[in-house]
Amino acid sequence: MASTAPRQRRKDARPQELLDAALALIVEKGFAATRSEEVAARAGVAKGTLYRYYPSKDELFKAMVRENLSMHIAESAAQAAQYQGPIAGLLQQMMQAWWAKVGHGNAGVVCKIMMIEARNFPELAKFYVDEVINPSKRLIGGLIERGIASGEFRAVPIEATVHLLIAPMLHMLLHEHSFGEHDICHETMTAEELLDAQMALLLHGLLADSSRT
Amino acid sequence: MASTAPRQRRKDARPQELLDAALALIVEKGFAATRSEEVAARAGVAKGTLYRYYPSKDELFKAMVRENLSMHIAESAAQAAQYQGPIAGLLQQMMQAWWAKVGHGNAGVVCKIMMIEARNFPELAKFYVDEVINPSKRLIGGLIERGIASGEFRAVPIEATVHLLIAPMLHMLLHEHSFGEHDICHETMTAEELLDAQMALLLHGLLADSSRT
Amino acid sequence: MASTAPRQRRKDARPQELLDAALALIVEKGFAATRSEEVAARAGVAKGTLYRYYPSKDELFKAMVRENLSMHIAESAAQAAQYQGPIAGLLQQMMQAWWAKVGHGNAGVVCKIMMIEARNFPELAKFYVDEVINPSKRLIGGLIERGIASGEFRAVPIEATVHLLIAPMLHMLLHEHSFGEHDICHETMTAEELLDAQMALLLHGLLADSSRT
Amino acid sequence: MASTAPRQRRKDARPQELLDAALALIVEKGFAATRSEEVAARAGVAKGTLYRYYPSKDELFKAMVRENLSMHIAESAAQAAQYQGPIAGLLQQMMQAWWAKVGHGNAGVVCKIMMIEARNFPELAKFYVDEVINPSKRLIGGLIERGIASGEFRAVPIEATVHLLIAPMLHMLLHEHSFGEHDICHETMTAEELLDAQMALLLHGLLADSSRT
DNA sequence: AATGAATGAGAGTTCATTCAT
DNA sequence: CATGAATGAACTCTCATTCAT
Repeated sequence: MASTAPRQRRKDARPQELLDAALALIVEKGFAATRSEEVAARAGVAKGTLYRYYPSKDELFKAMVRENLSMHIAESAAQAAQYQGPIAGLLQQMMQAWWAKVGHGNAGVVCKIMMIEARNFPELAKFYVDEVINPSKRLIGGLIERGIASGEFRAVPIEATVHLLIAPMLHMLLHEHSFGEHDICHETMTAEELLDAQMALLLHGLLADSSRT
Repeated sequence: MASTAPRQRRKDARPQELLDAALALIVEKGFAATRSEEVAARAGVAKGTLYRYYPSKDELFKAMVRENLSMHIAESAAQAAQYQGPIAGLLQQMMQAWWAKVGHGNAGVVCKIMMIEARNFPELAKFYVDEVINPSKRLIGGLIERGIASGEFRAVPIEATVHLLIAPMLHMLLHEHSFGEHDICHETMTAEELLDAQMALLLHGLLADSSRT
Repeated sequence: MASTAPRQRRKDARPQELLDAALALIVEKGFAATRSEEVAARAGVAKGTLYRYYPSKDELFKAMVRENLSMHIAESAAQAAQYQGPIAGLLQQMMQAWWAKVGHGNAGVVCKIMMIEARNFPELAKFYVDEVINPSKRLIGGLIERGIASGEFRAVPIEATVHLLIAPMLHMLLHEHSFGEHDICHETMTAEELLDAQMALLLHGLLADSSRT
Repeated sequence: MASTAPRQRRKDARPQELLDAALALIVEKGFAATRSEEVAARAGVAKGTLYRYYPSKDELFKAMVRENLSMHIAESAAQAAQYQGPIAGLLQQMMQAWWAKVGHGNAGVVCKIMMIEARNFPELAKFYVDEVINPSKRLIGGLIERGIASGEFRAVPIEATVHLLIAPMLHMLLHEHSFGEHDICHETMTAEELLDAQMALLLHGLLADSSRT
């Protein structure tokens, strides 16, 4: 009968609130410059309470990364299976979907944080590479292989092409987070414009003349 | 006659030695996790000696970044003027030259460090954007404009295309530094292969069929 | 019911305990030679605890001075209003009361500390001058003026006479604190004897002969 | 023949130059806040040179105090013998002479420094008490005794009266050095005015009525 | 003898972590 | 459980002192 009391509900939500607070502050200032007490304060609890949920600052960080990535991975896996139709359009859909999900939100900034902290948290980096980077590459690489096999694409090198597809989006993400604020660097182009340009360029090439060597 | 004494000779080399030590350690572990004393030790001097040359850890960091970027800027400016011939080839040359210079060496890792520390050192970030990022973009953007004006290229959007050219190289740099070691992620592709694929893709597009929409 | 827990009780007393420890040590060795950790240790807490209450050694010092002076000022103001009767007796009462309160206790040593550290803490010195020195001078100066106006005293110069009244007491204070210990200088005279002699001398003069010029 | 060369003359003056530099800086900022290097710089030599003349900062300090006091002592002893005539006038002369010599100049500030540092340099304090304070007291005390013996003075307590004579001058010295600068406390009275008032007060007393008990 | 580069013990301050309440 | 007072290891920076030149 007794439905979960507010106190209980509050407690159940604690871990996620702490993780969110940690993410926000670590994105803002970096892992080292983020004080445990700040994280707790932002989550609305006292310093000591944090340690009832995570045994150390490092573990809090790892949990935060894992949690955010896990959600991302689960969603992505579900979506990846759905794509149908010609590969070129599929690629475009996927890129747009990726940006919509990652470009604005937690998963995106976690990518940046992983890049920054990879060397300080090797196990975490391995997890990230195994669970996020490599699966993504395999997914896109598989599409390109299908495109080549079907004759839709030229016989481009898989790995390099995957990299060329991924890098611009990721780089935009990092760049915006690093330089986008405080009047340092106003990027006038939107992500959508970049994506369109990328697809157009990939499909049609840069040259005006369409003759091939 | 009086040849420079060893003491003096060492003194002259100190700033650079300290800067190099700082760079190596900061790349390795990040700015916050790098202790002043470690920097000094790696440069072969005692803790206090560092402070004879740089008044604080922050100033040491800034000097290290500025010094490495300055060299890079000077060299790049000198090279940029020399390019001749058809734009497509020119672009390729430039990209290859950039990688040769930046891909392996200090300038490259400084790019990564700047990305990471931009929010903690806003003036430095501004300097980096003004002196490195924007000039680079202007250089490449100018080439593309020339290519379009001469009819060599299609009328692609400049900013996005510049981004698409730059991002893969930079991303590779960051990725290698973050995940390339400790068995985390063996990138099987070399930068040269990536560059070749990038140029081929840009010039010819991805599609097997050459008909244009 | 919930009586204040020991932890809480200690917390409430901490600031005063730290201030007392700081006073004792600074009197003993001077501000510069007193280490934060010593202050903490004398107050029975660890180094870090001090910084929960005062954000720096300087602020601890200022708080200590202000706190001790504030108490002194409040008490003095209350007493000053009470004096009644002939001025000569009044002066004597005041001097005796001042010594009883300041001569042995915190307020007195704070006078010494202020003298020593005035140049290193100008704002504090200004506070001390405004809140302690000048009010004291005004109080005594006012009494002397009243004595002159009523015909009780000769027309002596106010400022100089105030100084002549104050200086011996203060000097005794300083002297005792600086040289009174470690067998350096045994002052055989007590403050009470000094005060009596001072009043006798002031009232009757030094000369045996009573003829005036 | 070869009269002392400039180099030699320079070297002979070094100790005194270093002592003077030390005095000036220690008066300005206190012993602890005065860096050895500053002393050397002010004396026009390099840091290391200071250590060729004084083996440590402490020893430099002691030498500085001893040197300044020695000069003072020698001069004072010479002058003390010369006084002749009625004691009252003699006392006045001595006080004026003391102020003229000590009030402006090194000996005066050394008094302040000794007060401040007495507890950190006990041997030095002992030296100061034995060689400066006690002789001065004996000198003045002797005069007062002579005045009493000759019937010129009333039978005042010697020690207290000596203190009452000395304290106002010394206090003025200390006060000016501590609060006289930076708009903290403008003393409007000059030392001469104070001295005059002191002598008048001592000789004639404060009371308008000349009747004696 | 003079120099000033180098040293390293030591001081102030921070903050992750613990634990009495 | 939650709290936040207390802790002390760790870190930055200073400066008296040394010693190769």
